[in-house]
Amino acid sequence: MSFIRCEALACWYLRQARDLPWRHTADPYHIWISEIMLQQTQVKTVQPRYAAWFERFPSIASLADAPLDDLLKAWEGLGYYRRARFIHQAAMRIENEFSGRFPRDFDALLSLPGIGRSTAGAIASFCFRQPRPVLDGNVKRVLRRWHDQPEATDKELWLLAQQALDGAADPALWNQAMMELGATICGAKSADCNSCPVSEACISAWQVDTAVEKQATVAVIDLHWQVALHLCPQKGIWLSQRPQTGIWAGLWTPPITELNDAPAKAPTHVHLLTHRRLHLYGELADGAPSGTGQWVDDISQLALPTGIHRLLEKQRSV
DNA sequence: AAGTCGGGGTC
DNA sequence: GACCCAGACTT
Repeated sequence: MSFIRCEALACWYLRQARDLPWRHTADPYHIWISEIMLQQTQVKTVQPRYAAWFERFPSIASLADAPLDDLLKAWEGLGYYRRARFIHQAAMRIENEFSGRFPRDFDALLSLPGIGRSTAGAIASFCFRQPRPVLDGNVKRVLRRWHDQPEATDKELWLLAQQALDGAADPALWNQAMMELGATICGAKSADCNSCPVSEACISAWQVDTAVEKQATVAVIDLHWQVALHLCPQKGIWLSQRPQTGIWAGLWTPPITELNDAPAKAPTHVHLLTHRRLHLYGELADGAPSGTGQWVDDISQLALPTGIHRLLEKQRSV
């Protein structure tokens, strides 16, 4: 049965997979960056940023040599900025420990910051044709439905993923096809079983609509941040760097003071994160700014979080 | 096993 | 609004 599934799925993939830029290469540097960008980030969001990245950083060496701020700037708007920090650290390790050549060994891949088991599986299979599975949100959903195990744990899913891969002739093609199936046919909110190439082998087929998807409800916590706007016609705006941990780690913002209670006035801008609701109160500040920071004439040169960009837009329009 | 970490697409 | 997305890392 496994063989039949492989043939049908591979055939379907080759016939009508989406044409995505990172599917035209097996170069580890390109695959690596695409996989990091795609972590918890939709294909449509990554697509326009993929080519731009390599124009700015044509090689791993150019990453290792660049200041972290340059990587953060290139990452602006992608979110999860820790990923850019990990890329920088990994690039330096590849240069220093692996003589600038991307490691092929699976455990060596796993040892690089930002590369977990699934991303390592993607690189190992796409670049080096090793039989390592990918287990992202798409593949997890497909496997849960395929085996009708909506409550399967990660450990169980990794086992199912490896078993399925072991029956495939081409690990890279199999991994791509599984993700493609989850992204286009076997969606989280919609399952088009009529179009599915492997519905006959799927235990959940035709009843996915009634299957209850377990979804963890995330508590959203309100935060109230006062944003001090020191504006100077000559010198620009005063920015300081966020701490290296926490929200917007390492990014540049006007000085932020966390308020214990919601002020009486309405926030200038409300910025939503996955589990935080940031109420931002722009406050025009007089006098010399205190603390460490710098006057910035052109904010397009530094990495600012999206929420701060929005705040400044609104503040200017007032 | 649960919590932390962004931002945008999509319905 | 709510939910989800080619997850990794820390505790």
